[in-house]
Amino acid sequence: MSLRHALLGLLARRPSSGYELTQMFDRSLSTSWHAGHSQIYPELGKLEAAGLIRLVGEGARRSKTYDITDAGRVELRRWLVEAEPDRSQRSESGLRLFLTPLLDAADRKQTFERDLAHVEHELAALKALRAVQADAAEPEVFAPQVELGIRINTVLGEWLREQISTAS
Amino acid sequence: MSLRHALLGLLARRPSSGYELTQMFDRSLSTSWHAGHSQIYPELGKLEAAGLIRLVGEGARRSKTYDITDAGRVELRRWLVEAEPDRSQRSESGLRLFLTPLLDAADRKQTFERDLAHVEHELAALKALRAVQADAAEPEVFAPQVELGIRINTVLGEWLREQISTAS
DNA sequence: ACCGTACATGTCAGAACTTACATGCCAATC
DNA sequence: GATTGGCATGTAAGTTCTGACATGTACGGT
Repeated sequence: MSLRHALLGLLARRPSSGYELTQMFDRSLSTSWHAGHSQIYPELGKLEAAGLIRLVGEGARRSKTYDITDAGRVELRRWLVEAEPDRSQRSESGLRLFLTPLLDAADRKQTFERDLAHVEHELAALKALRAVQADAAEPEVFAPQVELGIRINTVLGEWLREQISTAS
Repeated sequence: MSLRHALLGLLARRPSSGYELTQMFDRSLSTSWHAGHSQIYPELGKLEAAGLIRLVGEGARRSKTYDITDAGRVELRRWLVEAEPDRSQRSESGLRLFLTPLLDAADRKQTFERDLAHVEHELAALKALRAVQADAAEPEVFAPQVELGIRINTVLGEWLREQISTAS
């Protein structure tokens, strides 16, 4: 049921169309949850039918903008505060990292370098985002989350560099 | 196809039964990939039919022990080194962290404290594992992975503590 | 001898998710 | 005025995953 709550959460930030939500999943949420448009559009229909969101406008190119309802806000809060979190994860990258000791030194080094390139790319994007937020007039409530992303990618990068130099 | 490769990877470490594999998913792999026994047993059947693993013995209580084959090892290496990683993640905890700014201060503090308790529990388990590994006669190839887990949980714990004290 | 628990494997219906197909709108460029 | 590309929504078939049901085995305690 996480997709449902991810959509409610995004709509609680600001009213959006399915297309915009799809982009948010790709951009901001890709390190936490993933969903394609073919999953999002039907789910929006179900959420509307359940009264948790409502259609607030139709724009150009048949776009439909939804907003969260009061019932939706109640459900979102209930889920965030009262529901027992499911701590299980699905991360192919994590699985790969777990299995790298099975590779020989050359292959291991190669995959670590590939991962390091990706981590550095992420880190640069997050730092750019932090810089934009620092210049913004309004304080950005999601700044701590960006900071956490920077810290986690930093330790990951350090670890990868250690592995690369150790794997002689 | 990650389940397939997760199973190949675990069997490359040592021959195991489906039951043992299910436990490894719960214990060592829960922060990377999750799978229940109802998914594992059918997948083992498919892997055997594909010649990537083979039945090497039947033990007490009708248990069946599988081992990876040479073809399986080739496929595992191909996937780890040559296949383009899917960097997308599914982490309900990450999603919750991303959405906490939507809560009021009291609710936010409560959920951060719940998360902190979990992180400290994880950290204690990983440190205990590191201590056991340090005492072991043979060097443990998975020690760096344990170290990475400790570091990530450490920064997560620090971040959570900051959020709790800041959220006045 | 009986009971509870951990061991051990399996199936199945339904939900979630992916990939591909399908359609149409609007703006810019050629 | 034709084409291209990004905007925008939708459906459908097939795969993966979950949760419940189902069955039987060995061991330790009482």
